Amino acid sequence: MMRTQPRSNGYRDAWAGQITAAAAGKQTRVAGWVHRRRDHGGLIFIDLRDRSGIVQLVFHPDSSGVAFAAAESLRSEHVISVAGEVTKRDDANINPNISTGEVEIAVAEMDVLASAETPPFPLDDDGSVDEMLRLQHRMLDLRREPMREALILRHEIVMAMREELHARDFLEIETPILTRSTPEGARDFLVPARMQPGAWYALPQSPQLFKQLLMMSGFERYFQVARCFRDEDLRADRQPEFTQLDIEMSFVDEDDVIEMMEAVMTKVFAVAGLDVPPAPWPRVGYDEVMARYGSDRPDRRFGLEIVDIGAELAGSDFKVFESVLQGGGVVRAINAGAAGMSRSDLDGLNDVVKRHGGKAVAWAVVEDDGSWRSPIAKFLGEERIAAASAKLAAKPGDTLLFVGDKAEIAAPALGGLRQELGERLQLIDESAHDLHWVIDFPMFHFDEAEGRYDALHHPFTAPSGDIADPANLRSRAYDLVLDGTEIGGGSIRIHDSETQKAVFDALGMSEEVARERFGFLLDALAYGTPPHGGIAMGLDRIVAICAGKESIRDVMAFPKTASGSDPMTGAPAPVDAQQLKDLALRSLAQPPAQP
RNA sequence: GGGGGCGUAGCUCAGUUGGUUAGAGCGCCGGCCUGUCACGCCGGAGGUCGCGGGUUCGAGUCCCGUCGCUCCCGCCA
Repeated sequence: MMRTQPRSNGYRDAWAGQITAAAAGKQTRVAGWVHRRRDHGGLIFIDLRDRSGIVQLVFHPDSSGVAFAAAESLRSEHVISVAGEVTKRDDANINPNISTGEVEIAVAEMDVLASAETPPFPLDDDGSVDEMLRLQHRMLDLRREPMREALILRHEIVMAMREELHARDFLEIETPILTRSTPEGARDFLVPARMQPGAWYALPQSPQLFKQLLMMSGFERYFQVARCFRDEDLRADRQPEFTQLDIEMSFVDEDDVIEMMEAVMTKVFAVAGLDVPPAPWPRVGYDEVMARYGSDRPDRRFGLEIVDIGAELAGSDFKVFESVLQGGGVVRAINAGAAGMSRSDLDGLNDVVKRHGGKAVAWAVVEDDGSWRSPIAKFLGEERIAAASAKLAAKPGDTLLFVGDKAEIAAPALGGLRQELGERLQLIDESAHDLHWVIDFPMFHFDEAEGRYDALHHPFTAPSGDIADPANLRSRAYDLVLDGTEIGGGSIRIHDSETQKAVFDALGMSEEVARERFGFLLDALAYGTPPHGGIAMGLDRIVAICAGKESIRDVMAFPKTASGSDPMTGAPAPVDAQQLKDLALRSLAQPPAQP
């Protein structure tokens, strides 16, 4: 949506997409790209495209003069500026598919500002094109309507965020891109320090420590549309550099941050036209989402909830479940309803469960008499089957799926199965949206391989409970989940040095190491730190969902491929030997061949 | 690091059991066309079947390797 007209100059005085019947009879000048041409021999139509949209140009042999002859050689993507009279179309010629369909411009003069080679893929068609090719010619891909619309939407969303935060007295403050590496968390991108050979900067994984320091500095309310960097493998919703709306507030508790974020996101969804439930959004405990949905970011647009049937099946002759239960594990199930799955479909679900860390899935189909047709039915006995059926609200024809394992394995295995079934059985209403907060996260999880605790969120999150009991400690963290995607998360932070030291200690970090890595933070905590907390929202993911895109690449102007390269610029690329020498570096790897 | 899918004309794709000169639609080029809007009609050009090797009388098709894209698991505090 264009709010103003361009300043009148030699190229144009109006946006192509905003010429309406009100301008009929007036002279105008527009400029842009040749979107399509329809050459009738004695009459030539050109669809002229600029950022605002499309308007039809008509070249008549009698009234267009030399422009008519020039129009015959126009081709796709030539850049032109034309002047002429806006004319109302006859009723029979109105095109209802475009905003300017009631008018056209009868061209009197034309300047061809640039010619263009035939593009490597069609720009006047939204059809799918190989993504490598699109990224190679991203400047052309961005001319296509879906990308143009997505980037305009992205801008509108960022503006909505900025406006609401500005209205709430937040200050936008920039934090460094060249900063210090911290070994926890994701792998850092490193930048060699020329002036201190052997020392390295790291690109920030998030402005986490800086925004806390800004609270310690007394700014009270901070935000930043911040670029973040993580050197990890990519996904449809993960890029090595991405943007988050980073926020921090002083003198607040969880309710304050959540209320603020709900207000901001309500504005965002309104601007994006996403029909979400009104705030406040439900807050669901971590234990509950893990038990019911097997995920800490469940898609609750469909049911298929996970049900614990350990008590109902206990004591059976089915050794797999029985030994799991004896060992303190769980047996949980999903009622997939009238799934209508074949034997091979059912067996194929094993792969789904295995992919999510489980061992196997057992199945049963409920018969008309309530009995189960299932490989394990004979081990369970009628009473247990009846009890489990009742707990699962099973009806004849329903398919039931079971996983028995340790709770921390069964939950994600069934969670993965639930998501797969939801998609496969087409239970997800794509026009509906689910928003909820996940709260009451465990503070730590025990890393079996390392033999120590890890922070589930990050080590600056304020704990809730007794820090001497790390296994049961909760954190004051909250994640916002939209349609099964974590779109943001944050926490109330630790604001006293004793608690911070205790958390570092629980993580197995010695005082010396803590001092070396986070001395500035511990110092700041000692000089009067207000209670504070904040949140970071994944802008790319939010825009992707609002734009209906599967991948965040489709809402970023210049994203990278799954192998982290940019086919347009050729990054990453080898550098001159002299550049390495300046940095006191030597490469151990052969530079990759450049295409 | 692991698993799945894909790679054939500029683009999107088809190509059967290994068998004649590898096809279609769109685009492109030329011609015709004064109311189209995915304009229409006629004609034409256009191929390192990702790359390398192997099996075979013969490979787009089978095998091995490799590169790239993509989805997922691990990873992403």
